[in-house]
Amino acid sequence: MRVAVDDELDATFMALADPTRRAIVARLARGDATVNDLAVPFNMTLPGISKHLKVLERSGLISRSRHAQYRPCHLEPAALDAALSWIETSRRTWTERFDKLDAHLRDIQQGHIHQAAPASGEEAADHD
Amino acid sequence: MRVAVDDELDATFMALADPTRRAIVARLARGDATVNDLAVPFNMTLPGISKHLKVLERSGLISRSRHAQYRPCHLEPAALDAALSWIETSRRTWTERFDKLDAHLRDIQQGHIHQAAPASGEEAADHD
DNA sequence: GTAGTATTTAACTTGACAGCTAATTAACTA
DNA sequence: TAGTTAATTAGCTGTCAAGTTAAATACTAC
Repeated sequence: MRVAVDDELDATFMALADPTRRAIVARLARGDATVNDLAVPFNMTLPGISKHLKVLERSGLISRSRHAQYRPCHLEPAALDAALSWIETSRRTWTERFDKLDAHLRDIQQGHIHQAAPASGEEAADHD
Repeated sequence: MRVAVDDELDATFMALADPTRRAIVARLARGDATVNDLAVPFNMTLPGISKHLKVLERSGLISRSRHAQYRPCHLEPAALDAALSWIETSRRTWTERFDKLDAHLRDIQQGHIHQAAPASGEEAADHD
């Protein structure tokens, strides 16, 4: 058993942390491209781009094939999906937390409004 | 106007590239916590955690307030959303590309059946 | 074979980051 | 006042990533 999904997410997020690599990913989303194609928009040497591609490949964000002397890159959406899922999970947890709080507050207001109905101090103040 | 959105995404993805920091984010999605709270599950010194929190704060993923000597951390979903959006955009571009290709292939099949229909050719390709 | 194109590897510099320990600031408590 | 808890800063180290140039590899074409 490997060290789990963690390492893949590490590599994926790390790969996406560089603007050049994000631009490459965005470019590859539109279609496959060779290293030279990818290098054009960037003010960087070819070995530099090659290194970035290696990082992207290691993270699973792209894969590469071979056509003659070209090594075209193509995007692998699965890695993108994994990163997406991770963020969505935390995001949803956060939202649900507030949904629950809202429901709780509504409950208090509707259920106990005619009960004691303290004269004025009905606050949402929540604890710690 | 130099500091584009890029830098924020750099910082956000970089912050998410560390498993400890992702765990912290996941923990904070469930509710605010102090530094000591956050440190418990990790086999790491307090200054270590403090550094991670600084990285998260710089990226905008969390913010901090002050209660007496405590400095509780809160998740800031906006940074999470920005990262989410970026990935979704590339993901959607990728999907649309295949939707268009599929439509094109259907078109070809219906109009020109006599042509060879590529099995599952995923080429897009402007080379050769 | 030689030449040319596409891409990678090697070797190196620079700078940032993760982790530690020790010392320090900030706020509360007795 | 001193003492305690919460958290940070300072200083150090080892590691690793980003970029470079120069040389090597993998093909195509003559």
